[in-house]
Amino acid sequence: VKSLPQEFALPTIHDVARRAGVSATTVSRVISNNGYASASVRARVEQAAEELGYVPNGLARGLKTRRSGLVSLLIPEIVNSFYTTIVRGVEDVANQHGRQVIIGNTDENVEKEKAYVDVVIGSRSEGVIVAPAGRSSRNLKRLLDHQVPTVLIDRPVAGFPADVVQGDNVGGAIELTNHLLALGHRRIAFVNGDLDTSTARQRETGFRKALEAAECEIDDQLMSSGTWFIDDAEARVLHMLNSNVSFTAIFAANNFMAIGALRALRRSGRKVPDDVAVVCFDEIEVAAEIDPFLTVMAQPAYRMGKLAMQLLLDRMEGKAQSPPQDVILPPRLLVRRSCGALSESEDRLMARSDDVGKATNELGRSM
Amino acid sequence: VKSLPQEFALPTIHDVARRAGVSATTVSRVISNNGYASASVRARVEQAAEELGYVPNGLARGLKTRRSGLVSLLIPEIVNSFYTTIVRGVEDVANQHGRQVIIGNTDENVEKEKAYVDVVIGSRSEGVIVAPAGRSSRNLKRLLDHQVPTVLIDRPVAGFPADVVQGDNVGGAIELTNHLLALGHRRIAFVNGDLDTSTARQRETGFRKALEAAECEIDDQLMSSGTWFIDDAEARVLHMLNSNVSFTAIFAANNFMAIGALRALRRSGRKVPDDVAVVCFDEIEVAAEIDPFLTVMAQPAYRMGKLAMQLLLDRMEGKAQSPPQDVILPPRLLVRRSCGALSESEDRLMARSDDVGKATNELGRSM
DNA sequence: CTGTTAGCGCGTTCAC
DNA sequence: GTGAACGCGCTAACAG
Repeated sequence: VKSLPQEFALPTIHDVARRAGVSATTVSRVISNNGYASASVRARVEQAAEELGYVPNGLARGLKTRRSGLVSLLIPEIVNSFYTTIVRGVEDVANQHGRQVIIGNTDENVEKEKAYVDVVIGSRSEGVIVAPAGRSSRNLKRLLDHQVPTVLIDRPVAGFPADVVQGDNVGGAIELTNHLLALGHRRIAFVNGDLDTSTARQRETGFRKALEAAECEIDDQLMSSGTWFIDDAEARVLHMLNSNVSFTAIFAANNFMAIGALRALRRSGRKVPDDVAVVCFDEIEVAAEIDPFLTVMAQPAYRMGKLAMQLLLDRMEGKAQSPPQDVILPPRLLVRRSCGALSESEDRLMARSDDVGKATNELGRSM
Repeated sequence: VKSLPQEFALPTIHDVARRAGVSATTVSRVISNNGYASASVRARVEQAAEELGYVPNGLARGLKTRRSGLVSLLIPEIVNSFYTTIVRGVEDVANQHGRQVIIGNTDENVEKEKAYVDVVIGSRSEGVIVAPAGRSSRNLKRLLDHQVPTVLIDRPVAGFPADVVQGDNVGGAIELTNHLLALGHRRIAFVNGDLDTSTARQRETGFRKALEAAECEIDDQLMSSGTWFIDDAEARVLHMLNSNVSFTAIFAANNFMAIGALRALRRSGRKVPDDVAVVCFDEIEVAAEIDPFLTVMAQPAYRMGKLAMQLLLDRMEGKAQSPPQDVILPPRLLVRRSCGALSESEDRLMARSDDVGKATNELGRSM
């Protein structure tokens, strides 16, 4: 040891080569397991690499091979378990295929999304799965321009040529609305998210269709939309409660909207479901575990993530030259207490049924 | 246009240079906003870049500058809101400082963690925040060897020289246990996670201390540990229920253990808190919103994430040459129904108190 | 203020 | 089987 190097440098392929008494080329062949190398040389190189704690420089490697080994996933809300469950599905498949996942939380913000799109391109991610925020077609177009294989998840964008994995939002909303109608509700408030997102529009479409089919009047005062944030939904429901519109049920366009609605109802002293029934799209697994209260239209989030990654891999590897696929997965109605259909005691039984089990086990450790 | 290029290539700095009629160096200076450039040249370059849809190649840039602009975050369980809330804190601070975050979900698996450590090193991440899985000191040592600035979060590792941001697990466990003792419980089952993680050991220490101080006998049959997974906790609690050990309360070492415990109690027909009281470490925000049921020792996860990232930035920028800091944040007891201290009606009041509000607002959109 | 030169660490020719 | 030379795209020196 000469002296403590002030400028610390990570070992490179040359350091390994010197130590093993071979050329850098040979080290490269051994490390990336590509090309010939005698057993003895191979062993010497591997030992030298081990001793030096050598880890290939992904930047240099990617620069040369044009394959970064990275895949990006852009989601709008990382604290929402619907998206984190998707993350797990994506990650499981990606890792099985030797890819690492960069997760970008766009926060429902088109500007943040734009920044992440630059990261995707700049990092030379080999592909990207996006649940688009707002009207982000401009951001998506950039991905297209840069030939980044793209799969849309949860939120399709009209006219954008990419594989899509989404839930049946129209059908699910119809079924959920029909459920409320069957329970006798005629004045149902619809608490929607951002109308710039396709899911918001689709779920509202389903809601309206169901009401029309039932010849139930649609009161525009009962329709509200805004952002997908809890606080916003809470404020809107509070506003409705304080005005003189009456309603006996709330259809929340997603799980977070439902939480906002419940908060507002609680703050104004209303009881659920006695005073107001509440249902929503998307499951909240942990909450259902603690108390199966909320009646939801649960989507197979884990499966959606897996499917999206599989489609992406096909595109990345050029297998699929076919036109974009649109995979639509059916949601499942989980009837619990908040809609007023079940009493607490009935619910106890419900909790033990495999409905709940399946919904959560989907997350399971097994593939 | 000559012909459709079969080999599509992204525009490089040279393409921009040619189009703007300047040298590549000048383009570099304009793009990275570093060095002189006349206004007219600057404008020409910016326009050319815009027209070409040029995005700098992060790989090449990082290779040259040795600064990838990336920071990694390794967490053990991405569906647990405790960790996703940490993610938000880390991300908010990192983005403010122009860094992007790579999230790795280690799944409580030392092997997966090892793979991600290689990604951290290989991607030349400028720093890393880790909530270590199991006894992962070997993995951490690799980070040390490679001079990657590291901050430990939630789970310190004895003897590892790095900044730590953690909760006061011993103190929190004592307080939570005392709460149960004050309610008259003497036979409390302790459902722990993986004893290889520091939090498990610290929380058990607090639990034992509190019992000793109260001169309450510790029955080893009431102590259980295993993995941090819901299913495992469920199985262990079921096992206890089916054996002939009696207990009137369960202290779950984290929120997931509590969910497992609740599942087991429900499956065996026990009522909470009437038959068995349940408390745990860590909040489940969304569940508390829907129904403030679970009595928890809530940790300031968002603040923990922010703090960890701030400490990491200090290290990365070489500001802090001081010895490693150990930041310990106090948790807060949120008394709700599952411990039996409150009736449902009292709880309604509770729900409106700012305890809950603060715990969730911490997540708020405001910085 | 701008251009020329060199090299970051790796994989890929092409020789031997 | 193995090594020497070259270049991926970018920026840090150094000139001018």
